[in-house]
Amino acid sequence: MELPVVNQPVHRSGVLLDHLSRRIRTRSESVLAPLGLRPRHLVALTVLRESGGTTQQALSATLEIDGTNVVSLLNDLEKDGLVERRRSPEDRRRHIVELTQAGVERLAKAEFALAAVEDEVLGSVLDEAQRELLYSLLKQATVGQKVVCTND
Amino acid sequence: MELPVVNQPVHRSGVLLDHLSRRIRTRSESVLAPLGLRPRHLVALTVLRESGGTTQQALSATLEIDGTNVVSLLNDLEKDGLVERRRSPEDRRRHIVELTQAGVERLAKAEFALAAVEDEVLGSVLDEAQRELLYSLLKQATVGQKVVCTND
DNA sequence: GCTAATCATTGGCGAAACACAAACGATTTA
DNA sequence: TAAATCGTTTGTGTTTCGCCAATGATTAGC
Repeated sequence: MELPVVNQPVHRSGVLLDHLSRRIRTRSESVLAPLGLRPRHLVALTVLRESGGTTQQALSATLEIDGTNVVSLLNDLEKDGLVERRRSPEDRRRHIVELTQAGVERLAKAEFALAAVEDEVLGSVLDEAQRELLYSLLKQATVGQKVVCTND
Repeated sequence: MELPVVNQPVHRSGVLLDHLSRRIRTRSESVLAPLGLRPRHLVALTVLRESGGTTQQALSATLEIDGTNVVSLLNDLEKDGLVERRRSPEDRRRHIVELTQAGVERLAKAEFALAAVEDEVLGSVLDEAQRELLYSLLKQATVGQKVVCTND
């Protein structure tokens, strides 16, 4: 109503974010289980699709997951043939992780299944425009993250 | 740009939601630890403040957490004097859980601490208006949830 | 060439989330 | 008074996950 004078957001989203994402995540687990995936895998697959191939180290930084856990995560995915580890030609210590064709397809299949979950949770409380808006905000919030390039 | 003709959101937020909330949650844990709280506690305290007192059963439904786990959650909070369990005058088998004054204060203190976390994660990628917008969307998405009243 | 640093990997530890089963205690009903 | 109901409590077990240490392979510095 009145012009806000504050230059700081009054409301904090952290708790709501936690609550809402948990509601979606628990439902997602049920839906993803038949596909042999867990929510965590989905995030990794999504990042890999968008990046088009990164080192595990970069993946660890992006996901903010400990390197050792990234290994087991990728082991799961590679065991199913969804990702592929290649040695980097530049530095043969590194692995370059990439989605396989099967990975692309499985991801698409998972997203299709997850759409139903999201419709169930958000469908009755947000209209399409709001959901698109939410997506764009989240996208901006996650993509815009400062990836601290290792400058030594 | 063009008018969208679809009546279904093209983009799904689930994965982004998962990713972002995780980034905030891990940082929150560090910040909340000195206060003797975990993210889970914060969600419960927030719900209790807004509802102004509910039964554990209702809390269980809202948080979508198993009733038995709500107990231990409340035990933690009550041990610190943050919440209070009263017998319901209507049905003396029930407990009505309410925030204490100490609970209100601790929650405020926690929110203050969490604000710094949220600023760190969102501050550089979303402006104030966008953060408020995100909040309102999340608020609507969580508050609007269907609370299935037990009608037998 | 030799030593140190880097990257991926493995295994183990501990904390936490969570679901489930069973018991308990107070209260209501027959 | 006995039985049934309801919320709560206790306890157990599984799974997830972050962290630490050690190993092997590779690269970089001296």
